[in-house]
Amino acid sequence: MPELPEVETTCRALKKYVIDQVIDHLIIRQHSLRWPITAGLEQKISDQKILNLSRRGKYLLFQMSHGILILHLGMSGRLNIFTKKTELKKHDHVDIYLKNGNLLRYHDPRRFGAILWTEDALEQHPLFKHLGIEPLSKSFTGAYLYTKTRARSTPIKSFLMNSKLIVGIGNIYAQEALFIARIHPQKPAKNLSQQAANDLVAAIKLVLRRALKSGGTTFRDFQNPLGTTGYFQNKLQVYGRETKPCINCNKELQLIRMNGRSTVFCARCQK
DNA sequence: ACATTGACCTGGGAGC
DNA sequence: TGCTCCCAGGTCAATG
Repeated sequence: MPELPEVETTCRALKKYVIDQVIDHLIIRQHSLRWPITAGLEQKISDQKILNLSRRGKYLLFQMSHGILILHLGMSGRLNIFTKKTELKKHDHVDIYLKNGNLLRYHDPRRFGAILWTEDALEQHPLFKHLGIEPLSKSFTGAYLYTKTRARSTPIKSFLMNSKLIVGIGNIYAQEALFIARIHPQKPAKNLSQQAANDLVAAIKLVLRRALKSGGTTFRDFQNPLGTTGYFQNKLQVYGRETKPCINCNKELQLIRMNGRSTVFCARCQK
């Protein structure tokens, strides 16, 4: 379920527990995630040191001595760090034991996540070579968005959620950003004015930073690796608020479906 | 090249 | 209680 703020929250919380630690061994109970876990991962990864942990889009990247462990949380994935023996729960698919005795445990009921190993440069990796821009990066500007949207007739919400164009924005934050920028989710991307593009980029950065500050959004079971939940769900302005009044104008918010995803917006405020 | 749809999986809630 | 249906924070592959 995680979007950029939840993945980044996970990444930040994990860093101090994993960087410079050495893998002792892996236990894989379920190989079948979105793709099968890379064959022989247990042997490949044992005794390797975790040199760094970073995020690209919604992927977590464990930079090891001789390769990179790529981990995606999918819709329902979670990574927990445990410093003492912890009871095994249903859907605890992978345990990564560190030499210091701590345990990094991957839990994912829907199994849409991924755990892959690569020894190649990420720029050439099929999952990474076509990824779009990081929305919190300096180079993501109104001018950039305006240029990129010119040839696109797709609705702006679909544009925002297309990871080949922009990474990290999913169904929650796309709706929130469009509401803040007062842009209709079905507006063709190419019809955005330069001003609207500026506003939208500002709104995206604002909502992602706010969510990050709140430790992400928790609906069912997102939690950071220490087991605490985010609280941005209390600050959502449109997501999940269909039939409730718009916080700007009081008109009832509207629910539509776009590409099979629920989309809530204010028909009066968002043009 | 771009846009849209189906598929992958489990669990929880609504409605009967 | 229990069944069925629908929905859920993602994204790749296949299809027009």
